[in-house]
Amino acid sequence: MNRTPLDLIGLHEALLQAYGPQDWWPGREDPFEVIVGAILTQRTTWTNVASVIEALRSAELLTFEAIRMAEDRRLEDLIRPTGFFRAKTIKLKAFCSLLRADYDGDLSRLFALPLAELRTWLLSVHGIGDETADAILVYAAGKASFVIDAYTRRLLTRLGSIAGNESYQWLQDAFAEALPADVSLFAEYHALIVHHAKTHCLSRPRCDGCPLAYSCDFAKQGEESG
DNA sequence: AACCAGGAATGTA
DNA sequence: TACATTCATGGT
Repeated sequence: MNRTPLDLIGLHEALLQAYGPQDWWPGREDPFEVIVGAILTQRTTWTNVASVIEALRSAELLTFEAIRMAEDRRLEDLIRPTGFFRAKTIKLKAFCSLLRADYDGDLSRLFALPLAELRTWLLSVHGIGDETADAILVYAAGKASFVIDAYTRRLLTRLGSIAGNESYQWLQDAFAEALPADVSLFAEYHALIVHHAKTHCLSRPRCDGCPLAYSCDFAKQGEESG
């Protein structure tokens, strides 16, 4: 099948035209809160995470020291609505413990690292993989590291621009080469992709009035295998 | 009532 | 490297 060219600049323009600026990630003022949210939102809806964040705030558990010292059971009960609550308790504590061990709990010292080293450090934390690391880099640390998620892959696949089985690195490199390394741009672009996915057809078999120039009439099966 | 949600770790071949 | 399994609640 012939593929439409991978025009990542044009795609951003189309999304921005359709939806406008997103000003994403509520609570971005507090980097630590963003990190907690990034871990909790793994494979879960943001609405569940948002309520849990408020519960943690009320419990005064939105600092690395408080989470590090908290009883597992207490933390588990508070974050239960986000699912995988035992695993996520371990993940949150792993981050807080390593942050204290390596940087005395000082996020600004951690964020002072060059992008590549900071990303490597994040990936060394149990529970932080590629996507969570990049979300933290963009929305908490202010570094231009493009977030690739399932929506991004699905959208480009449906546009017919990629096969769908490309590696995370390959996709991230494609964005990095096509776009200027601008944090705000990366933050907005990823937000637009997620917004498009949630309001249109990336989570449905088809939809009407899709603002993007591709047909929403497709079969769910076979889309990922090119 | 199956199916999915702003993934990652672990184990197997 | 590539694929399967586990983790688990809440909304549709």
